[in-house]
Amino acid sequence: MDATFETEGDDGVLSRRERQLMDVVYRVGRVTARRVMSELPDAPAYSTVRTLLGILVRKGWLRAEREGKALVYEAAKRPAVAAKSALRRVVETFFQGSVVNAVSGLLDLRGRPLDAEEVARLEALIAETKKD
Amino acid sequence: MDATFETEGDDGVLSRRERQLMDVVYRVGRVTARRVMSELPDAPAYSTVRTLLGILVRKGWLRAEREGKALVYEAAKRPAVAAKSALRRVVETFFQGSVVNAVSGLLDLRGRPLDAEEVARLEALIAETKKD
DNA sequence: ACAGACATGCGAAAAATTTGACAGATTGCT
DNA sequence: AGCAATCTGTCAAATTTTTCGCATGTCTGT
Repeated sequence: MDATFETEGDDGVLSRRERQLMDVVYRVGRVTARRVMSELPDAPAYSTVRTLLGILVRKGWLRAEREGKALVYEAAKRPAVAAKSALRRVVETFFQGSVVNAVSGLLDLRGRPLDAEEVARLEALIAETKKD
Repeated sequence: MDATFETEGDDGVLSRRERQLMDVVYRVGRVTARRVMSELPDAPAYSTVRTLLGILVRKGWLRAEREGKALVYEAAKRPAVAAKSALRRVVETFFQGSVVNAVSGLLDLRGRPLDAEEVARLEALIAETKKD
């Protein structure tokens, strides 16, 4: 029915650097080349970052927009969609497709127990999926 | 104080194909080169897969073990650890580090509501983290 | 013991990624 | 307007990844 209009050659799988950049974009939101570079632990040259950003745009992962002197980039797909697909991959790969198992893994992630508010939110979420 | 004894040149970040192979290994468990190849949607030649597998071993991501005629590979790090780190990345990147938000995303993933048993398991998990 | 089927190890070509430099634009300031 | 600072675009070189063929080794069944 509804389909996310895939504009073009959208390589399903990104290269190492490309993924690294995309992660920054997803984490930070709107970014300039400069910002991306500063966010990278093992940043390459400024030129390089710009080239990569350009590639990502051409591949349809990013959208660029002029803002004053510089270009500002942001994810082309809504972050929620990207998040979903990232989660899906993790669930498939590590949890045999079981969402519940994945939740378990997620909860294990934190050292400390959940505080009251967090528990409440979780309960609410569960309740919601039930009546959905 | 305590540090995970990094044996050696363990490149923190894998290349595109390398990650693809590791995903198969994590998903399937113990694999032969043949099996990995059959599991890849866009599989390259058998030789290629073997080469990559070899590289992954040299980099410390896989452990190879002779079994009859063939070598059988499996993840060097316990899958649980790898799962944890994969989850952590997703949480950091897409959910601002909020585990609860991530759980929410996870639950959104499934079209249908949770069945009774799943709900029960989730409740149990929550209860557990509370008293932990 | 021999043939057939399938595995491994190695090495090097082919393809893709990553990098940096250079030549204009554009903006802000004096 | 003129100058300095900062950006973008493009392109070819350097480096890594990815690919596959070939020689050789190991089982299995006859």
